[in-house]
Amino acid sequence: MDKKLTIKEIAELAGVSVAAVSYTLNGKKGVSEETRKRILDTISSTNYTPNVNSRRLILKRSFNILLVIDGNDSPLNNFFYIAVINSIVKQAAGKGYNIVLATVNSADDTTVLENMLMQRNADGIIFLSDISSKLQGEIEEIGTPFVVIDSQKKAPPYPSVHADYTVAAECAVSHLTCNGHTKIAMLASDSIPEYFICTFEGYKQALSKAGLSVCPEFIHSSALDEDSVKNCIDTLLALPEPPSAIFCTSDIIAVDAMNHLQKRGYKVPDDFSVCGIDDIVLARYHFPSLTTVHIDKDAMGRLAVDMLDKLINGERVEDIVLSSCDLIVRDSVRAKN
Amino acid sequence: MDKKLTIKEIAELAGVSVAAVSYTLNGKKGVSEETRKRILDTISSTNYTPNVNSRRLILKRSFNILLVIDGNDSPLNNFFYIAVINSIVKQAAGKGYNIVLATVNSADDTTVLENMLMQRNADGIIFLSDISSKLQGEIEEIGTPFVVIDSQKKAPPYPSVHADYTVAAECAVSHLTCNGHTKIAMLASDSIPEYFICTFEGYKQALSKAGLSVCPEFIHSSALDEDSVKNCIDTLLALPEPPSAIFCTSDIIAVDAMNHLQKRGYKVPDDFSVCGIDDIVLARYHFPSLTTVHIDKDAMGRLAVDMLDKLINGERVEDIVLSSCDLIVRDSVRAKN
DNA sequence: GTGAAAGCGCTAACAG
DNA sequence: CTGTTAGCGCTTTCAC
Repeated sequence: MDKKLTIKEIAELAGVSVAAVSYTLNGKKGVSEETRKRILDTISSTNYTPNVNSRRLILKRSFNILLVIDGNDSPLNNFFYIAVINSIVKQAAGKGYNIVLATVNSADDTTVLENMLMQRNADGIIFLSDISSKLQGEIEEIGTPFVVIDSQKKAPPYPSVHADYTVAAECAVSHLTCNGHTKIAMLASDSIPEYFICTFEGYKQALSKAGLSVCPEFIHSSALDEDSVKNCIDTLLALPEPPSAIFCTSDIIAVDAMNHLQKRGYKVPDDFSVCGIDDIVLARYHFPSLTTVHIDKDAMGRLAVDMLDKLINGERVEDIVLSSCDLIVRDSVRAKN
Repeated sequence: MDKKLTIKEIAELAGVSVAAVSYTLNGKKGVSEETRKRILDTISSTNYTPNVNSRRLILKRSFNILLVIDGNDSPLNNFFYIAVINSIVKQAAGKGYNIVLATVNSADDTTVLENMLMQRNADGIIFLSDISSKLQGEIEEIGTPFVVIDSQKKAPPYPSVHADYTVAAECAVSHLTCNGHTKIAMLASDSIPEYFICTFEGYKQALSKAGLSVCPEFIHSSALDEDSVKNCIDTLLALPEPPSAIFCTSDIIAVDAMNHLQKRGYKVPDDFSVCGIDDIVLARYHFPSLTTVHIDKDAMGRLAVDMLDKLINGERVEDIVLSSCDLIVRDSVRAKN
């Protein structure tokens, strides 16, 4: 490729001043229709594009959005992420932002972040999950706008777009009660207390609407990974009156649960119905495919970019809660006979 | 946060010239030990970091690597991608690069790319799959270095790091023959001819080593998605002498195959053994978990960044082929009795 | 409506 | 070894 053209050369070619070129480039007025046309012509005939780095310097803007992913997260959560990321990238491109990726490996690893921010390398940040108040403090001190996606808190202390997991839980459990199940276990993790609380709330509401009451031995809050899920299931199966359906607060838990049930020789949904939350791709590919509540990852990404863009431009924003009652019926739930 | 410091202010604070500061910042010699120390002190006491955008402008470098993902790709391939991406981001950070994301929606959608390149917004590009020769031509014309990860070609016409899928296929099929299987079907897609050819090669080699010959009706090259896999399986099952094992050229195909087999009432591995290639996370979470050949996505990402870095610095590089014979034994293969 | 000119913060000659 | 200075390519006053 030939040497890169500069605005100065374009100005010379068009026989005008650099200011005129800059103005038409940025759609500002102060240029006559005639010269504007001439400039536009030479721009398109030369394939000129302004040098971003130069603009970044003078405008004190990087046109970058930093996307922070927790590198320690379970690989399956990444499935949730990648759907969100796709949506973010698309929306950001439309608004003239680049998405630059950063993974943090522990909640305290803020060095990478700080470097990027100090260097003015990001106009704003999107976090794909809740952040510590320590980190929050540091970022606010630096003054870079940020938004948090998929917060698990009921009232996040920062701009966020997240799903209503109480509604999602109620939606899932109602599906179970509507299918005639009366003994419904709940498999959850209390590692994120807020998440446990709101999904439990939804669970209780659904039971109550169906005229059922909560049975304490059906509630498990230690379902974190394959092994712990296994323990929960074993405990449930050992009950004098085991449940006929299992509500899992995430698809990951649900998949682990189904696998262990099947390993122990039970059939899903014949012997046990299972329902999850999230609708990660895995839900569709598992055998049996998982009935679950869809969380709109596309909207999350899109709205987060919009929100951040507003923040960057100094506008006020309000938290967005995506109501989440979109049940995806697949093969893991069967009507209780 | 207080106003951002500039190199000039640091120089004043330290009582030296900007040049001295710049030199120590960039580790160049020409500064006495004494002044260097004084500069370092004031830098660390002020938390100064140089403005990247300024450096970008003068050095004509963006310190960005563009990571191009095919947005049309099957969601499950993303499983493959996300592992590679994690590795890329980590390695790039270590070398001072940002990873900026771009998704393209068709193989011909070069607009995003061109814009970024024209704007000097990327020092190099990493593609997560093969590119068209048209696109290759355009990028080469612009002169930006690039590397392709996970190319399916036997001799990619561009710098690349990819797995040896012939070896991987042989590894998978040998595992089947070692388990006593003699009637082994192959489920593949010829949508990427090169991939079909090399995996078929590995399949043939493994059979030949076991003293077996290829049975044409066992070879299916139209296994692209759920429906087509279903058709292949049905055809196989209708054979007078159906196979006892099925080698799938990707984990995705394998998962679809297992699901359909199970839907039709067969058991894996009791009735049919299934083996894949890739070792995507799904392989571990499926029921039954899938025996497959591990492809080292971590190495792919890491080596690709190293290679691109060399290219950016004007060094010569050679293609990297990761030998891929790391069998992960799980539950989908059983010895033929 | 148009053009000249002053920087944005940094690097790298160049002169001392 | 140290300081001065000319840009990198662009935006944006400020005169004309």
